[in-house]
Amino acid sequence: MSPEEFGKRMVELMPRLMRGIARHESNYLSKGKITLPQMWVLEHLSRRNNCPMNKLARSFGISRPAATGLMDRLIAQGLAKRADDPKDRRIVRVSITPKGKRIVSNIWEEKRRTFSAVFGKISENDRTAYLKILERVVETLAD
Amino acid sequence: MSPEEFGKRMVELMPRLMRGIARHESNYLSKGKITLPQMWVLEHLSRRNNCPMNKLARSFGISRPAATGLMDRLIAQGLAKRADDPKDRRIVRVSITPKGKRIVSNIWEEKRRTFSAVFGKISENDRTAYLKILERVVETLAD
DNA sequence: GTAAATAGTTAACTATATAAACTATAAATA
DNA sequence: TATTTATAGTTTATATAGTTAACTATTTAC
Repeated sequence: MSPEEFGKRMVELMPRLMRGIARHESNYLSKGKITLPQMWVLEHLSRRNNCPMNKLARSFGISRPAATGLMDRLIAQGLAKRADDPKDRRIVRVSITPKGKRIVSNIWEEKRRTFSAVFGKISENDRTAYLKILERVVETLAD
Repeated sequence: MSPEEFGKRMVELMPRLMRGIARHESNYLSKGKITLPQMWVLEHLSRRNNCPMNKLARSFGISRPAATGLMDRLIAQGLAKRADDPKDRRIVRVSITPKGKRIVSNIWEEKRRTFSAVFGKISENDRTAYLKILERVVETLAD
């Protein structure tokens, strides 16, 4: 199948897959505990801690004021904290708290369960083949 | 591979794929012409026209006031319009305009190009296999 | 024929985003 | 060294998108 034909059929398929996945949506999101952008930031901080605000904003492609507001709300919930950089006093570094880490690991667990459920209905061979191909695709993308 | 192991590896893979896809993001979104929710609603209306507000809100899992606001902004841009239902005068039906249709078809074309580009770097066999498996997954999901 | 349910909107609030203006600090340069 | 320029972060003002609660106008049910 040509890349063009493939693109055409993927555009039809993706919305249906997304809706299927959304039905297993995280309790943390659906119960209004935290929002999607807050979840993304927490996941980011759980991997790259002590992150300058500027870098955080660029990682998510948002403006610095937007990052300030997001962090304000995470900090108000006790999920993250600010710290001064002693080397460069302009910089504010943000990191995740233990409470934030607990939420991230719960959300990851829920996501794993979602993929297990959605892809659990096809054969083991199909799952393995699917993942192998997706890994090849991701490898062609610069990280 | 077990569904559990599969879930675990998908959770690691998806953010990288998403970032790769985001780099090809639509001009209509990145240039600030319309927003993501507006795009979703326009796509919906291009398939199911003359849609009651209530049904629209339920389709997207948002409240009715949120749907009212979304439609207000689409109508202000000339991309959609309201109409009374003569059978039931409580109902307001919304539909897409020719201008809205043009935007939707441009966005679809951009999405097709994105998938062509991202999956164009793997082999034709892999593309065909990938799509076949994804179709099996989607079939297990109620629409 | 009145009570209850449904459809849509408005109002008040929160979260997320933007751009512009501001403060503080560091780096570059005359 | 003194001054200009660049960088980091915040504040302010504005727009979009979502919520719940309260309201109007219909339709349906009893």
